[in-house]
Amino acid sequence: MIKKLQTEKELEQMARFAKALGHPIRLTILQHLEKQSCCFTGDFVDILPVAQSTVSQHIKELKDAGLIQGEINPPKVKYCINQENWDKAKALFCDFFDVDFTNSSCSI
Amino acid sequence: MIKKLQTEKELEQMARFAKALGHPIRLTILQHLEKQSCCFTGDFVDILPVAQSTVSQHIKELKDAGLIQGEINPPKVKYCINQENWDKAKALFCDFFDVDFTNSSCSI
DNA sequence: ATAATTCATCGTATATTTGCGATAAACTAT
DNA sequence: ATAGTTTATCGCAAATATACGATGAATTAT
Repeated sequence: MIKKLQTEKELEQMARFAKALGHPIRLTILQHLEKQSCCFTGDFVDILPVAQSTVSQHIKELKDAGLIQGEINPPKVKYCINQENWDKAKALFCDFFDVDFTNSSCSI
Repeated sequence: MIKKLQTEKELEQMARFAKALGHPIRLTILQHLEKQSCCFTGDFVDILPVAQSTVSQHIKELKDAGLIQGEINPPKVKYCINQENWDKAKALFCDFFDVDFTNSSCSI
């Protein structure tokens, strides 16, 4: 397998993803979304040991990084993984770590 | 393939790694170390568009995160990937993204 | 209409990150 | 000894991140 070099743009995109992944609370949120398709903000507030406003802020950062997306479902908001960017992130990290992900298991 | 859930400790370790990866300069440094076994600090200073002290600081962060290690080679310092922790990071990210890395290409 | 629920945003405080120039430390070469 | 090379660290400034309580916005239930 030939290691594919990442361009500067790709490294910047990956850094943005990595930064978003760089906090335990945000990783926990993502892990829950990976397990069970979608969650409401309140679900995370129940689990996480921080205030509701703090959870909301972490959600916002994941949303800004493009890793999740929200769907308003009054009075709740349902969050899901943004599959397109999630796959992009997966590809960037796999490239970076020199992992062949083309044959990896598909979650569908 | 069954998705392996990551423990809180693992998520914290992964967050520390991700945080270290969350800057383009640090990704560039790591990519260079991946390509060519080892580098001196000066090699990075030549490439990167920031001051020497800034490069040194980014190197320190990668070292603190355990992703690289330095070997004093007076008056220079030679840096290499810390393979043990690199593999640990690779495993954590692959688990997180649900990628099967057990059969991935080995760089040796 | 009023109250309750859910969530984002604001304002604030504190901590961390980022970047720089200047300086110090360690060693080599002259 | 003196000067040069390489790198880390210090001190500083500015920006960003983290966390909280309070408040506001949107909607549902009474």
